[in-house]
Amino acid sequence: MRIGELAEQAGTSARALRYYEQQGLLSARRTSNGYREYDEEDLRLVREIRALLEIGFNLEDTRPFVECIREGHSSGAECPGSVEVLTRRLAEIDDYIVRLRRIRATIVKELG
Amino acid sequence: MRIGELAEQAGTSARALRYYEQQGLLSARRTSNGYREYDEEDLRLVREIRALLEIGFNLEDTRPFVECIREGHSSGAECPGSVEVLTRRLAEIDDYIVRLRRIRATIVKELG
DNA sequence: GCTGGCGTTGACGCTGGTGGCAAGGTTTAC
DNA sequence: GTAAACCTTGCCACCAGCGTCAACGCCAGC
Repeated sequence: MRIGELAEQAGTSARALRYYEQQGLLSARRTSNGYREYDEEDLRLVREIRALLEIGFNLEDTRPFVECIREGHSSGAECPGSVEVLTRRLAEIDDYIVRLRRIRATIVKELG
Repeated sequence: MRIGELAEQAGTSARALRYYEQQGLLSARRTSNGYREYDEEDLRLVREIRALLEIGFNLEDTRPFVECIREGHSSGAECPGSVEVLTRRLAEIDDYIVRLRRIRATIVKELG
């Protein structure tokens, strides 16, 4: 499939896909006319990237997951690098929730 | 006091103070040589701004608080505009905490 | 052969809150 | 008198993840 269709299937934009490629997260065969050509695995890759972005990871964080899938694993979370990113993010979320609770208490006090 | 001292007292930078002025949050008398001159009320104002920024408000959100203090209130949170901002932020925080909990559960599942 | 809808690269814009620098003027200390 | 440390305005840089436009190529349908 070409970039427009991949974008639509993955719920993103062609611009974003070119950006991912520029960041080394995605690669594409080229047809004779220079168009990028993608397959189903690319679609899985992009969906993984989007899912991670949606839960607050940045693009760099998705790299281990992408590499994991590229190495043949069915889930991007199966590799040590991915586990490390997930673990780190979990700790960040916990810290953040604590911080938000403190801020919430401050605001409630202000409003009280 | 001049901008450097105000910055130090308020725990920020002269650059930030000039930016607040540019955004209409701060105003300064000028001495004959063109230097900005501040007083204790300005210090209170800037401390209020910094405190709000630190708990996740953006500069625009601090405006009602600044105006509230300028109108003579001892606390910037006493005016309706400030209360509205606080209330809105409270709702945002609650939504965000819920969202973070969901993401946390997702990550735990991935790790499990 | 022409229009419209794809694709390509390259480059600039955006958001927010500064940091940093240039190129000057002022004040303070020795 | 001179050096350091302040101040002024103005402008570019930055972070991320794109959006958007320019200027062009490719291809299908009529």
